[in-house]
Amino acid sequence: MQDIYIKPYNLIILHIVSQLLSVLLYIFFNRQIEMRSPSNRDIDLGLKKGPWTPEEDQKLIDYIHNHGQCSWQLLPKKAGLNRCGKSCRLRWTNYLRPDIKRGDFSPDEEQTIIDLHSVLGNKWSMIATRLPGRTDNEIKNFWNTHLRKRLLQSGIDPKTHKPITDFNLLLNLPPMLHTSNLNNLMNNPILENLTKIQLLFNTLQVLNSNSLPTLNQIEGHFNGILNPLQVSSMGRNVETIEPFSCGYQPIFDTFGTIQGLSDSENNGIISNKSKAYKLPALVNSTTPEASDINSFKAPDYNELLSSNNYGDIWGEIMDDQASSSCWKDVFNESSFPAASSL
DNA sequence: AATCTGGGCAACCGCCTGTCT
DNA sequence: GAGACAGGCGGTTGCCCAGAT
Repeated sequence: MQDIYIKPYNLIILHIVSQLLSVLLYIFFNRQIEMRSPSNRDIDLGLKKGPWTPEEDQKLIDYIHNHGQCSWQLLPKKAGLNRCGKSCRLRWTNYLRPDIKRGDFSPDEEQTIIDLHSVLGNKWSMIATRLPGRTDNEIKNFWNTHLRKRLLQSGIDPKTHKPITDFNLLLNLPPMLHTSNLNNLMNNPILENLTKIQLLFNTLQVLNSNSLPTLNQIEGHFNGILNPLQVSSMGRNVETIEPFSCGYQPIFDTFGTIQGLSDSENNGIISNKSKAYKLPALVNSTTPEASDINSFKAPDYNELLSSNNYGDIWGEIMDDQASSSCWKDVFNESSFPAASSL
């Protein structure tokens, strides 16, 4: 039997190669782990995900205090953390960093965010550079949960920072409509067109009766025409209230054009916390079934209301294809002159 | 008191971009 | 120029909690 003999220098080379291989494998293995986001495989490998414990936070803080921010991919192992490098970086930059400012946003900060967002859009990291101590994640969350809604309630489109031009968006405003926002709403071009249509409607009344319509006459017409108001409480228990019977009365000028919404009961607040007031939609007063009320939506009036002059509006209103237009029915069913005679 | 619902927010996910080799 | 890597970014998810029912 022949003995296997390996020369000493071959053993040395073998040792060096094996050491190099193990180092390369170590580096490769760690990079593969920390490059990726946490996944099922990471859980299989014992890498934790989910909320950080105070102990983990302390380990991360201690390590960075003692060693500074080195490579995130190597940090978890060195710091004794069962996390991926990415998770550590996010935890540090979004929460543990000592220069992070906690607490509510100041009015100045809010205004800065709104101003910058109008210029930069959803570039949260760029916005964050202008707000020391605030992270992009924090600003993004604050925008999505507070500022965006506030702009909507003011009749401002949070994407364009201009008055809302999407009529359906306008009709689906969130609750808490406040009189302080009414000016914005009433200056909205969509509502301008709405009032133009109303003006046209009332002009026809004048043509028909040779006299200005009384407020009662207008209300009489609108009660049969307008969609019932849908009043909800925290998005639940939607109830139907007929227009003009909910305590919040539209204010008409002498031509019957809606100028605003009056409220004598709630100290200027159009809707209290549990009530949502929706501007009446120009649709037939077909009250949806109770079971359908949540899914009930006004037709798309963007196109109809995008017209800028009475002629266009008139054309849309009287278009045979515009079957959803309530005005056609109004004129057909009322004693108003036929469209062809105008 | 129990349950339901929605808001707030930390954390995750996956894509993108800049840098290096 | 191409490919790989490291970190950044924005959108989304899921958990927790408070308030409503």
